Amino acid sequence: MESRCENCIIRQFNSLRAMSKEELKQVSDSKTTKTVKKGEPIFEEGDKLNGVYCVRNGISKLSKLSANGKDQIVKLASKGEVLGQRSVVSQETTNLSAIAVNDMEVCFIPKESINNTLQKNPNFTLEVLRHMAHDLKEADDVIVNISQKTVKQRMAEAFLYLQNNFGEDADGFLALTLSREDISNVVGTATESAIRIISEFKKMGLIHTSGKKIAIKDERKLLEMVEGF
Amino acid sequence: MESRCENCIIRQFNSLRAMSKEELKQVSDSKTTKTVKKGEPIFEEGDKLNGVYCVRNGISKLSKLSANGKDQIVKLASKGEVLGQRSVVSQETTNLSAIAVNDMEVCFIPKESINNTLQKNPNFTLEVLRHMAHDLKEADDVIVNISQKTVKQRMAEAFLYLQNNFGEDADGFLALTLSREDISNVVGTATESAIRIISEFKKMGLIHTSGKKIAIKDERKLLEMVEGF
DNA sequence: TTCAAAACCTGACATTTGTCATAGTATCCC
DNA sequence: GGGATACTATGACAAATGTCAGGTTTTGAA
Repeated sequence: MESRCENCIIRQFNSLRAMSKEELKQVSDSKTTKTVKKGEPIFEEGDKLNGVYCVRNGISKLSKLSANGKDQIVKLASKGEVLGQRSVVSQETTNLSAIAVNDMEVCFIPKESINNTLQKNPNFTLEVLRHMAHDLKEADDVIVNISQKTVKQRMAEAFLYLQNNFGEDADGFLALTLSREDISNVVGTATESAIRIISEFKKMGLIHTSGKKIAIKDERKLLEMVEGF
Repeated sequence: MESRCENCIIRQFNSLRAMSKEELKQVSDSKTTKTVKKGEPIFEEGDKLNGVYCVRNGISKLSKLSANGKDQIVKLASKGEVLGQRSVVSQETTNLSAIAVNDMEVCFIPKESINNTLQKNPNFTLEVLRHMAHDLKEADDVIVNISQKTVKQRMAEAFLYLQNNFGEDADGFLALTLSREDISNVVGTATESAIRIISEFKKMGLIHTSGKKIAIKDERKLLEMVEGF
């Protein structure tokens, strides 16, 4: 189960690819691998992180608790993504919780290895910077979406997002199955509203469902809905 | 009016302080200063930026146009902030427009100077990274606020934000005077709703106004309102 | 397998928020 | 200084969304 970072395919997807052989070796020697069961936290809002987590398998939701007790899911992270980077870089406690949506396998990399490389290898730092720039752009998009689109439009968008980013299973259902509550927390609405809109989309023939699994039937109409008819 | 970056106080507030003497000299030699009148754009959504803009004076709103034709203001930038960093770093077109809220003076720094330093000076890169990490955290907070708080709560929060970040003038009015429309675009609501809530806050004795100027009368109650009573 | 807990779903209703219409007020430019 | 233009303000109404309450179904653990 333990393996060397140097040989890890996952690395190709994230900033770690900019590390030198020696740096990778050091990371590999200091990393630990652990499994996280569905529903369990990798870390929680307010934690002081001693390193970052590289996702090898499974999906994690990054969320933030609001005053009224509801979670807002800010991002869904899958294979290859590095969690906790922001916190380690800025040396602050995390502003987000990371909770496993399904069973996960993650590598913990102590912050010393990261900070060391950040100070010495400009290519690595630049790579991390580019990733963060990308995340920031996405966050801006989310802000505009939430504030300017209706719940119905955001629901449609969420389904398309899930399809584009996590694909479909053999039967055409979205490969990532979220609870209705999680869906509502991605979209930023009440669970009941999310459920109601799912029903409505079914009646309109845009999607169909089987248990909590959802399949997209009419992608074009969903797209039109996102744009506002 | 033109002056050397090496002597510029503004620099102390942003990532440029991590530059070496030689790098600063190069920046200073290649930079140009320009004034931007109230309401004019520094750059617009979709532009390909050839450099970054360092704010010397005035305030700029960073906004994004939504499908329904309304702007969402994502950030207000003042003296010392560097605009366009994200875009230059990720080598993509900007996702935001920067428009002057009042008369401004900005320095344009060609991207070559920046990229050059990014590749050679890890301290500078790390400094930029830290700034971006901070912006990302703020963006996450905005997402949660917009999706979980009522318009009234967000309005209260906006006034407190304006007070904390831009201060008050001699008469106790918020130093940064925004139009009602700009306020509604910060909060993410209809202009009419923003105006209505301003009227309501006045009746409740939380604020008072004079023309478009707004003064906070009862900070504590505003804070309670943000938290949800 | 069974039973309790959790998740899903729907209806009824209240509240919030947006939209449209219209009028007053400030501001800018000639 | 005056008129066009943009901004502020308010009412009336419709639409969107949240809340509460009650059911049904699914899930998971004993």
